[in-house]
Amino acid sequence: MAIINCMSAAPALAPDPLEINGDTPTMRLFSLLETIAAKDQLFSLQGLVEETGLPKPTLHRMLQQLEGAGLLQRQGDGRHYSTGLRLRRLAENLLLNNTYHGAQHTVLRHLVEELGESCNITALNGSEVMYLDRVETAAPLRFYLHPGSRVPAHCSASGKMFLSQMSPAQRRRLLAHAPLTAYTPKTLTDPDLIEEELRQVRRDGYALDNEEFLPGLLCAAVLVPSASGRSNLCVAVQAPIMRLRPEKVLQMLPALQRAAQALSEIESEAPPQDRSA
Amino acid sequence: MAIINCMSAAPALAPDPLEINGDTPTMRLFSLLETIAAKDQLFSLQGLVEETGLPKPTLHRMLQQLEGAGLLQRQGDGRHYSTGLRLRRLAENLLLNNTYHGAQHTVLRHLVEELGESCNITALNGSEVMYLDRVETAAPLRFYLHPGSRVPAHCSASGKMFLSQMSPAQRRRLLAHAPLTAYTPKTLTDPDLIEEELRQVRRDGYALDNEEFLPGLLCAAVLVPSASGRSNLCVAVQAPIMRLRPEKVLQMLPALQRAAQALSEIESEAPPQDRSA
DNA sequence: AACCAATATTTCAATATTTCGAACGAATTC
DNA sequence: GAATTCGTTCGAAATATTGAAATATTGGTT
Repeated sequence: MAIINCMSAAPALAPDPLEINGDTPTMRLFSLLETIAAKDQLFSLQGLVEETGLPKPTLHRMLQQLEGAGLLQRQGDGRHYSTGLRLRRLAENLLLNNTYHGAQHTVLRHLVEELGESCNITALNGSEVMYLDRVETAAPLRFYLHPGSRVPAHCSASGKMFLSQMSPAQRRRLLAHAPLTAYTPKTLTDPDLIEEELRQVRRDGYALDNEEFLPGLLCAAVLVPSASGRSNLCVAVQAPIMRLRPEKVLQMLPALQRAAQALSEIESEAPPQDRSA
Repeated sequence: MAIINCMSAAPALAPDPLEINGDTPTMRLFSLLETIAAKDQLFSLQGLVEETGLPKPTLHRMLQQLEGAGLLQRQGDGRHYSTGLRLRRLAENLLLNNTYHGAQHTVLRHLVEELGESCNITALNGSEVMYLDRVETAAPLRFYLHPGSRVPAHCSASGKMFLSQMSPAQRRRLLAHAPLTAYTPKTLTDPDLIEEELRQVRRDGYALDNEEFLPGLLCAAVLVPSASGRSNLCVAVQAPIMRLRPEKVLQMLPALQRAAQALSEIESEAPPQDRSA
């Protein structure tokens, strides 16, 4: 079972076995587009064959499809491709309309500036907590957990926040799906102890993860308030325990709450689509 | 003087017959992404069903696939989606890597030659302005800002251009929660003053940054016109104020506009369509 | 002009995926 | 608590993808 399930592939390995992953043809094509987007030069069919290891006819068909759709453009010589108008439009539009995440990120950045430690925005995804966005501290010693990572709910601060506001039935259902692995000696794995902890969390309005997932990592989370009562967004601060003692993290709570409030406002300002008929 | 006044209001409510075209499943998915990229709001399955006319199970599967791949993110309430990290990364990479070679860079180089000062191409990314490409002046005194770096929107010439063409709601989302830091004594931090400035920018078709971000740095930007009305590309010139007085920068506007026009033409230079069924 | 090597393209049958009507579930509203 | 709305699952038919092998094109060399 995966401990940290990172969905964004780390390019890292330059050599050759560049993976075009994806379980569906469509996702394979997207992977290809990502490979292409990472290039700052023109590319040819043969070049991609060598880089990706895909069979040439397959790649040929993919490129043909992309070109036909205007996503890629063939250069004058007929052998080299570059990104097409349509793809660039998509990218431009996407970033231009991304005001929602832009605002979110701003709040997060501001929070990190204020606290001096890495912070992230999390959401519950299935039975795991997913990092939606993250801003790193400037301090040299830090945990590197990038956006897209997932961590178990029962031993993360955000996870506890989410669990604490659920009905007992929901909570049971969710915890039943996830084995209560003991990642460190401090991980709570006894359902009764977890229940007790959650009661406390509910009372206090914040949750801690005191080295329960990664040794040396302390983390505090609060919910982003939501109009509907139940929220599925958290803001959290996390830092090495050598720098952030549990006492000190309590002093950060007001700032966290303020950020949560700001995020909540952003949320409610991005009305979920017009209810037209 | 040529005034480029790109001021298109929100795309209104698309009645219904929005087409998700494409001859292959992949292209249908891609069309869907384009629909999504054009939104600045969260969206739901049902909303997309109404907007696109696709059968609900089909759309459900598509969204599921995209979410699973990290291209979309589900919001806390579980019913709304937004763009995912992976998609935003793709867009960012695409724009960053695209300009560095080829015709756009050439235009930029010519512009620098003509003006004698450093110029760059920028795009809005989230709440910040991102430098896509840059050509330095030969003069020894210069600011070093390399491609990929980011600057705040509210105190940069390009940022003002982008803000000026947004709907009030979008603009508020970006500015309301931003710290509006005063980087220099000249930085505008009062929302009302910024609004006033943006009105002026909209009227004039260009924006200035007169030492609002870095002391001693003067900068002017114009939009690269786009067929869609709203553009996510700017060309800007920047120089030390000792060399470039505000009066002199006005004389550079025609050249900037010409460059913007040239970039626009490159941008829309569509490949010969080979349509065959 | 003929040759060669490198690259691009087509073919096609096996395999895998997509499609969407219909039915079911979950949550919310009245 | 019935009605409504939206999300989700099922599954058989329709459709698309895959990649080895074969063929075509290109550019360079003798």
